[in-house]
Amino acid sequence: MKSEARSVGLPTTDWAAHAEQELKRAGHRSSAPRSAVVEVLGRQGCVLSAREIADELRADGRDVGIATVYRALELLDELHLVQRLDVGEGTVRYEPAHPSGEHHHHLVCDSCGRVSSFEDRDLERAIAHLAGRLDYQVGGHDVVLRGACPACSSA
Amino acid sequence: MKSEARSVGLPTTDWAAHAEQELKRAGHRSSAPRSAVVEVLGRQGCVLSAREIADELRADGRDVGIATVYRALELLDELHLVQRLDVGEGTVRYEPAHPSGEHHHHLVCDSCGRVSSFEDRDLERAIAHLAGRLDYQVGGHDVVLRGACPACSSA
DNA sequence: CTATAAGTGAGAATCACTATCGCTCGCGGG
DNA sequence: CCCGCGAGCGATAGTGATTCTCACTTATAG
Ligand SMILES: [Mn+2]
Ligand SMILES: [Mn+2]
Ligand SMILES: [Zn+2]
Ligand SMILES: [Zn+2]
Repeated sequence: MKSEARSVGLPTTDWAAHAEQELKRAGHRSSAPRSAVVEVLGRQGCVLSAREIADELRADGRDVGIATVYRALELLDELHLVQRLDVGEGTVRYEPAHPSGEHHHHLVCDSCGRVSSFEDRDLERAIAHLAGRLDYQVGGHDVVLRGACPACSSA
Repeated sequence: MKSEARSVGLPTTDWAAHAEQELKRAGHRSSAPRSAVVEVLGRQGCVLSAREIADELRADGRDVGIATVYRALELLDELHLVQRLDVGEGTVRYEPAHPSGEHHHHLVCDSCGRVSSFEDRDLERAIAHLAGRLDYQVGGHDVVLRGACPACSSA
């Protein structure tokens, strides 16, 4: 453990390396386009759509076909390396899923659509407890709070 | 106030009447197609997609244009008479939202896609508490648990 | 180095949903 | 009860995200 100079938070930078490793472990070839998608996801840390990733890459001079972006995201999702978030505005978004299980949930503003995030240990505990009591093999969960963001509610 | 003969539970049957009332209160005309949509939603009680509603009506001999179904759902959503649920499979689903605030959340099976539901007071309490602490005007929430349903996990 | 199949990407196809627009009809005023 | 008008309807065209196709490229096992 050397350069863990980051503060308390999430190992954002390491996620990309972890993802590449898992892709290889799962028997997938390495390719520049897919790696570029992984890199952009890792840099951002929170939700990004396929189009946003493609645009980011284009701005970077590394054009990647949109179909390839979708395929990379689908694969990453299958390997549980990303978390899908669908807030119902027609476009799905993805963010890195850390192997530690560390994660956050989202707040969506009903007026401006902006997405922010929060973490809450009590909420996680309630979900874990609940999941244990259900007749269901619970593997994951999504929580989305909706309302008005500070900017919109003060307006 | 006369026939409020409901028991403790969810006023599933009454919801349709309540919705009609709210629609009128909000200044909307009454029409057979829209009422038919409301009636189907009220009969079902849990999540239905626009297509499912249209199919149900067609089977019933009461054809309603798909555009009308979407419009009715949009309106009901604006009036907070239905709850939208988007589990990310490309189609949005709706279910009656009871004025009491009584509600449930959903379990989605990753293999068969089936949707079931649960209620949990502790979870609601955790969310309420959390919402109070956030710098955000929280108006609602969605919780989706994902995993394998009993049928799929035993297979 | 080569053969082979994974991966890519341009473009077509899907599919849920929205916008259009001429027609219908609920309903308030007379 | 009758009218007129705008809310509501529905067939259909349009939109935008995502998926499919297929010929081409390239990582990589042997
Ligand atoms: Mn959580
Ligand atoms: Mn709840
Ligand atoms: Zn906002
Ligand atoms: Zn199942």
